Amino acid sequence: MTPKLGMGPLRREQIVRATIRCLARDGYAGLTMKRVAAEARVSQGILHYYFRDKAAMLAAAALRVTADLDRRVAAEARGARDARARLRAVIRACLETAVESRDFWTVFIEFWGEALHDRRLAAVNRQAYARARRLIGVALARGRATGHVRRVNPEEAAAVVLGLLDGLSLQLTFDRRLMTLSRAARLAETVLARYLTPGDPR
Amino acid sequence: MTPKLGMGPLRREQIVRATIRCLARDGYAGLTMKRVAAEARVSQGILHYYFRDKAAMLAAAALRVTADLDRRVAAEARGARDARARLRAVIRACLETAVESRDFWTVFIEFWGEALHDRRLAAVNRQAYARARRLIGVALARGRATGHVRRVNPEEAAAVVLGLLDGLSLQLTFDRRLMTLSRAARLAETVLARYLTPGDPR
DNA sequence: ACTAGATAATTGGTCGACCAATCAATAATA
DNA sequence: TATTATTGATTGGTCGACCAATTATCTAGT
Repeated sequence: MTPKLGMGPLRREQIVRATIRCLARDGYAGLTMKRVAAEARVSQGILHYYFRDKAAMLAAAALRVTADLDRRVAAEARGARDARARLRAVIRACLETAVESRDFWTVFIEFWGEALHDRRLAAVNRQAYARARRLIGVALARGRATGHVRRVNPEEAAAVVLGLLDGLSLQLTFDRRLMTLSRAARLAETVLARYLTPGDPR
Repeated sequence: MTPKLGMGPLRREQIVRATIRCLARDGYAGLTMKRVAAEARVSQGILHYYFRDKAAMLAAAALRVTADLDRRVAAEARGARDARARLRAVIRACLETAVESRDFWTVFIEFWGEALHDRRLAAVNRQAYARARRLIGVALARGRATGHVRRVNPEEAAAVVLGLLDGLSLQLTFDRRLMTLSRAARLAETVLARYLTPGDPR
């Protein structure tokens, strides 16, 4: 290829994107430097020029995916005016990502598996969850301020939102016939509205 | 070792258990026939005597884990008398498993990653989810019959229960400081009670 | 009871394929 | 010319699968 100065960050990004595609296609067990190099249309050697080793590449891929999801969720939530609309935006952004760009969610799942056995990856994972909890927590706090959300521990409520979205996204990823985007979104909205709306239904 | 006739099923089980332990310890990427053989205290060759290939071993491990979880959930749910108690029993059984025998949930996560790229494993996964949905659906249907559960689509409600339990179990697996068993159980019970109890909280 | 196959269970080693990482050499830019 | 970027070949090692040989157990005939 034609090396150009200042290409560093671009090449790196190119390799990370290729890693994500390979990971989605073949899984971590089938992820090889050769395949990533072929997918990125570069030589094998250069992968180790930009990344110390394979695990570093996986971590970069995970960081990129979580950052993209964050950006997408934040962008959709920005347009919403009240707490309920904001929550709905978060729900739709997460679930849409799980359906439309299946790669993302596939990478997440592969990544979880490795994060259980690699400290670096585990740290990345914890950070991603913490950021998501914070993002959701802010939305909930605003809702509580305007009286649309009942008095709940924001941290716990964020964990509930996150957990439900994770679980539904898994179902969306594994069996798209049984679980559709519209159904998942409707369910999530109903469950969370009932959980968060003031008043005791019992 | 000393081969004995009728040892077949025992050896097989022994290998499956060793596979589960190895999977929990090293992940699928680090799962090798050599390690499983060492863990099971048998020779490498015999693994291929009982299983066609590595994927078959993984599938057997996944089947064993799901069956164990099923049995455990069913056992705890049997003691409950009304719908609410039954739901609570299911919640506790699932979440306790996620905490106590971490191996189980680890195997699930590793398994998901591979199931995304292997048809056989994907089929096993679908079956497991279908069985879980059915089990939960039955509990919900009984609750509806006695008027303790509002009118909801049982299939959808089961998906919600399953999704929430999956999501909370993930959090329990990844960060036991932030999410504890008692907190997860309390959250799940609150959310699901509000979702399923008759009456409109809005 | 004893033994001679037949069968089931198990071993240890072999083999080709493939992998991650390294490196000397080279090309492009500053 | 010095630095950065990139290549392609090499290397040492490991992996999954396969297989010939061996041992244990069962069965039937005597």
